[in-house]
Amino acid sequence: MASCETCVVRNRAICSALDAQEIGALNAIGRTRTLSAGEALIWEGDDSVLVANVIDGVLKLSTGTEDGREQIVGMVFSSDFIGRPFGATTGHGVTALTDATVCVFNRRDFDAFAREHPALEHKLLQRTLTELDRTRRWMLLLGRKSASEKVASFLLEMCERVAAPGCEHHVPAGEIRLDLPVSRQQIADVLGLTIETVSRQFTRLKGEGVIDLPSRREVVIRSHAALLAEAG
Amino acid sequence: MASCETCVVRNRAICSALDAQEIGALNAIGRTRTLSAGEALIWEGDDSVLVANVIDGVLKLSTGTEDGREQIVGMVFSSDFIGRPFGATTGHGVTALTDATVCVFNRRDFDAFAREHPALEHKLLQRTLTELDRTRRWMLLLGRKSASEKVASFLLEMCERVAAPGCEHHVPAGEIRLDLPVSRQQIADVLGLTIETVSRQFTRLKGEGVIDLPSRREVVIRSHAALLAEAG
DNA sequence: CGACTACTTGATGTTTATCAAAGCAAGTGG
DNA sequence: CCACTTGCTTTGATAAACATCAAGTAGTCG
Repeated sequence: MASCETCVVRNRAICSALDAQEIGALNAIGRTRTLSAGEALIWEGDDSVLVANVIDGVLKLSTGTEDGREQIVGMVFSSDFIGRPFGATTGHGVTALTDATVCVFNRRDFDAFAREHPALEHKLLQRTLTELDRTRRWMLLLGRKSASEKVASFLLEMCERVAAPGCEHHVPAGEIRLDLPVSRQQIADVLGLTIETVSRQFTRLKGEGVIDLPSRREVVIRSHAALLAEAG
Repeated sequence: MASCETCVVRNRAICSALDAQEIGALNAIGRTRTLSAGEALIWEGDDSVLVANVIDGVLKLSTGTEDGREQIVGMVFSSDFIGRPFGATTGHGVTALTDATVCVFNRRDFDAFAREHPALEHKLLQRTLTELDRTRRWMLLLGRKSASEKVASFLLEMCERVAAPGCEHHVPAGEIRLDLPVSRQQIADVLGLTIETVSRQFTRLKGEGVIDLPSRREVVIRSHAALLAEAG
């Protein structure tokens, strides 16, 4: 079993608030778990029994209506936190988009640990506030943007979070190659569109030379500026 | 100037985490401020210079695109917290929907105070987590629901937050009378619709006997069940 | 009373969803 | 190695939902 001392996200995850001894204590209540692409970690409406840190991979947070419509409400990446501490139920499901490794904790154990370590709670608060800001910005996209603006915004978001994770506002010059962690259907579920509309927007952008599509899961951004202009 | 000891939201706001002495210290760095309906407290993109507790009234959180489209990303009520602690900028504007009274703090003062009072940070974390859950549920509405589902969901949300604040899951029997704190345009901005579509849905629901509209800002819910069925 | 604002209603247009079919890459078994 | 299946994606035709444009109506406030 892996230990915190050697953890690759040790310095970026909320654990960075802790010293060596505290990390040891946290290590004692957590365990790593691997997930295959498509595998669920938490189901929507479940009792909140576990929380986790993402060590590697990408996962989606999603809710749906009874008749099967789905909305992806968030994507979590390496070093992000998952789950609902201090609460009874989880409002959304958590499913691996790629093969993933996570560090899971029993929620009650984690709650107790967090309450004894204000520095950890502070980190968690900062993260939650940032996530709330991001989520609210996404509401503008869902409520007010057109299909073309949505797709352009999505690609820009992927640039930041997949291609250049960490360094928030650095935009690499020239072409940017992305490996999408999501299918067309999942992109549609993020943007509140249908798969057909997403596909048509991709083909149009390719036709206009803004992007290239070497394969289904790859995108090359040929003109970051054009995407920015189109994102609204 | 009002003091915390006599504050009406004293036991529901995040201040409830503090004892009498701490309340005194917090009182020293805050001041009350009144806002008229329509008046802005924070502008989108502003440096995060202040945070606040809502004492009375309703305020909206909103973002917009450059070409003037607006999306309301949240509504805050009595005892709710406003602003972005521990961060440089505010991602959305805050504007009073009704006349309102808020208890404002310089953000840096508040940050420093919060860091010294883990119980306060804990309350704030709980609130932020709850708000994130609510916001994510709203994304399902924005991305996947039809106009009729959106309007029905909106009315149900108003039931919970205006008519029966606090007692989460109690649904009063019989008819429920609501005073909407928002105009038709603002409802449209919450739901990602146009004012005309909202108006048509209201008229239809009235025609079907599900609601009654005694005046522009009043709604009577005649059939809570029908709304639930329509909300999706 | 008259101007103003907010809302409603109607006619028309655009966008995006839906339905249907075909294309394409990757894998499977013969 | 090739035919065949399978799952995802693209493309096309059509329909529905909602937006837009344009009056018209009803409260509200001086």
